[in-house]
Amino acid sequence: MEIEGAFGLVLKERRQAVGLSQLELANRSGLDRTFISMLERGQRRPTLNTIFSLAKELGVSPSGFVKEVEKYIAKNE
Amino acid sequence: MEIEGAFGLVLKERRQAVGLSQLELANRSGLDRTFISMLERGQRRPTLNTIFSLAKELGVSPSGFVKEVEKYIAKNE
DNA sequence: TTGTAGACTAACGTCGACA
DNA sequence: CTGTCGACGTTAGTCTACA
Repeated sequence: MEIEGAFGLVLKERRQAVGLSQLELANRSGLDRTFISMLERGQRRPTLNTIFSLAKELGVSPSGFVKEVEKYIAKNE
Repeated sequence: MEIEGAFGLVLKERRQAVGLSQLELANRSGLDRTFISMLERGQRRPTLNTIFSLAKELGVSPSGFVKEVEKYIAKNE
C-alpha cells in the first residue's frame, strides 16, 4: 500500500473519531479544507510540518500518527 | 525550536551514527545529495514519503525518526 | 458536509558545477 | 566530503466557486 493512501485513511479515521468535520479541522490546524480533502483521498503528500499541525488537533503525537500509518501499510502489505 | 531545524539535526546525527556520507545516503535513498544537505541544515521540509525513504536507510522506523524530532524540539522547547 | 475544478504561489526535489 | 549556486520541473498548499 502506498504511503499517501495509508496516510489519508488514517487521517480520515482519526478526524472522525475526534468528531471534527474537514472544515473544523482545517480551521483549527490552519490548513485549507480542500487540501485536507485531497490528503484524505491520498492525492497529496503532507510535509512534516503539516503532519505536526494535523496531529496536534487530532489529539495524537506526530510520531503516533506516523506509527498508525506504518501499521496500516503493514496490515495491507 | 522549529520543526525543520530539529529534523535536520536528527537526520545528520543518525546518518553519522550509521556511518554514511551524504552521498551514500542519497544514492541509497534515491534522493539528491544537495537536497539532503539542505535538509540537514533545516532549509527544506521533507514530505512524509521522503521521511520514509530516509528512515529506511538509517535503520529506524519512520515513526521512530519523527519521535526523535519531537524529543529534540521538546528538549530545546 | 464533502468532492472537485481551476488558477495561483511557494516550496519540494533534481541536476551540474565549483570551492 | 560537504555547502552553495542557479536553473529547472513538479507538487504542496491556498482560494473561490459549484454540485
